[in-house]
Amino acid sequence: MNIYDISKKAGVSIATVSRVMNGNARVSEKTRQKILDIIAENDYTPNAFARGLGLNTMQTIGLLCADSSDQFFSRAVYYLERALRANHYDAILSCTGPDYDTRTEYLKRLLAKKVDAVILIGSSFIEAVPERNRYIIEAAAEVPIIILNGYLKAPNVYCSLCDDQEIIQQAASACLEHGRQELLFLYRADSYSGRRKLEGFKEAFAAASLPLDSRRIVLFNGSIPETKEKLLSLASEGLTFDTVIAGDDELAIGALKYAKAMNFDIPSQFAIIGYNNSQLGICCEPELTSIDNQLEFCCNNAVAALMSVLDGKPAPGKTMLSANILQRGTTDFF
Amino acid sequence: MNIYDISKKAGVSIATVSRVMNGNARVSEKTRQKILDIIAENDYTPNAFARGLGLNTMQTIGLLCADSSDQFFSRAVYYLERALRANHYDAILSCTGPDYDTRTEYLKRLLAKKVDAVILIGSSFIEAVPERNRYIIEAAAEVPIIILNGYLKAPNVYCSLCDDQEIIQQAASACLEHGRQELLFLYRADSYSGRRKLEGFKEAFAAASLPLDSRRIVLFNGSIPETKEKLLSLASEGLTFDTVIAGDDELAIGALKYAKAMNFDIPSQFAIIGYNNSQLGICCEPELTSIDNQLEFCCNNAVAALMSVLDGKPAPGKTMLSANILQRGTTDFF
DNA sequence: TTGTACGCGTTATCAG
DNA sequence: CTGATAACGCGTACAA
Repeated sequence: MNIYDISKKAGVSIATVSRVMNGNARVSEKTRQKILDIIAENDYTPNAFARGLGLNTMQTIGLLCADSSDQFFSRAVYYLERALRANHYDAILSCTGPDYDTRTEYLKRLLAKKVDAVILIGSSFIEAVPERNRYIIEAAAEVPIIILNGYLKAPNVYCSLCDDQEIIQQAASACLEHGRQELLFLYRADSYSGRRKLEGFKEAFAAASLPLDSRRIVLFNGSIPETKEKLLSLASEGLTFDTVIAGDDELAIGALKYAKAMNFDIPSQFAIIGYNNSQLGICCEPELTSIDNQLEFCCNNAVAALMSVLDGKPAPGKTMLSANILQRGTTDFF
Repeated sequence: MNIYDISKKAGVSIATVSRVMNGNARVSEKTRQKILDIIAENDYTPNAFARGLGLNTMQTIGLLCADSSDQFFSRAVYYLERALRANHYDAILSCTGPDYDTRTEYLKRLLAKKVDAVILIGSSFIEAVPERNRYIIEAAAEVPIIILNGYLKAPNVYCSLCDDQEIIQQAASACLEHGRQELLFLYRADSYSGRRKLEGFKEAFAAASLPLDSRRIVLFNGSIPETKEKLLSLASEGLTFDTVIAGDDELAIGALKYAKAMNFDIPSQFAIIGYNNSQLGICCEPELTSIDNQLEFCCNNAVAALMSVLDGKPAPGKTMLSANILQRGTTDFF
């Protein structure tokens, strides 16, 4: 059942049928109703591929993400998909894993599929070496690229992110002010947001004119039990710390398990601050003080900017949201 | 840059270029290399829409899911997307929320986009009233439908699921055998798997010739703190229970919070069994005994069946996997 | 081994 | 208000 069949049944030309389908041009109410009836009777649906060929779009956005099973990413995917759908776009999901080559390959694959834009979910896409971000800039020559929680200044690249640096600086400063100077900063990856969080941590020490032992900065990519072990081994090496500021809630839970293994009282003897305000943080006891990075706002902003761009209108290259600290049981301040 | 441009530059016809692109027909090595070079030089990529129109497929599978931010669903999406991609299919994700009408609408939307098949993630798609499953059967008239963790017997519908009933029956029987008779079965939804789990629970009592008070069966769809409150209120109404068998880990954590609020010793005074073996279960203290429903196998099976069907080969309408109980700190047996 | 010509289903343009 | 016709770009019989 195609547009020719419908036009034949209605005794009109395909042009008229098309006009009725797209509702823009003026058609006499009589023929309009007749065509509508015939369309309904035969439940005719325009062929999406032919439509795509003609319009050069199938209203599809590519979602590129390292690991959609991750607590944080899966929420991002959820919010993004919902916002896109509300704007009549479909989302093609593509998970790359941690590999650089896979990332570039899958991005190309999305472009080959002629998506209208690509959203990069997660700051792991932005590396410290500019050269390694070039594939993103090249992709931006073809379609708009949206980056969630990362920043890259380039034409046709639009970033929506949370001010990780400021909030970690605030959190660390608060710790220092409350007499907790033996801080440990635990983060998972040398990603854009990882680097920003680290900067915030360093800033807090600089602002307080306190020296910062580099052993207090720990880059560690492990599971909850592995994190616990890691901290146990750091402690046994003689490093003393009474507070952990973590780059995500999973690491924070690992720190919590460590504190319990050491029989520390939480939060009086040992404090923990997580990141992402994930569901993990309310599973443990005491519940996790965690930083809420306003993910839903961030996603909605990203899609709003994208829609503007796709509409030929301008959009800010960078939208930065401030984060909040959610105090629960693993700290006694904020 | 289209196939005509390439053919012109190479001094051949578009047919030859097409043959080289698709690698099937026989082309002389000389012209083949020449065309390949020109393609590489101009980095020509066939127009996906035109290709779709000609072949009537764009190698895309629709993923329909109630809520991709859910722990369980997001893992399913991850495994499915990975398996599909390995078979050169892309995944369009579509989250419906809990609404029936939205489900039917979004399914239609996927079909209108001419996906090659649709995978329904989660048993909430299968309702108890057959009439309300008809939209699935109708969709199956157009493309293969795969159901993950649900079962519907119909042509062109293929189901991959875990034997929820058997494992809950085993778990409940083990509890009864260990002298724990004051069981509470807590489940979230009257979905296919919810009903199957409930059956397993009932079976255990029947097998042990024990009476089952219907108050011990609790259908409750709430968050962790809400679940805790719900159990507190049940206890205050006089219902006694020393064991909770939960339909998912979130409910189980709620039960754990309840037990802690009551100052019960876990597991001696109060035992808990979760479901899904999610990350939530290793965040709490003690860690959750949970049922592992082999989600990764389930997803891989689903995709394998789908690939077979798309290849014109037969596939089983139902593939059932047995689950395992993972003993951790909230029980002292298994 | 290679080329020609048509079909796929839609939208857009221009003429009436 | 309506119709005829040309793109859109690719795949593929069929012919050479």
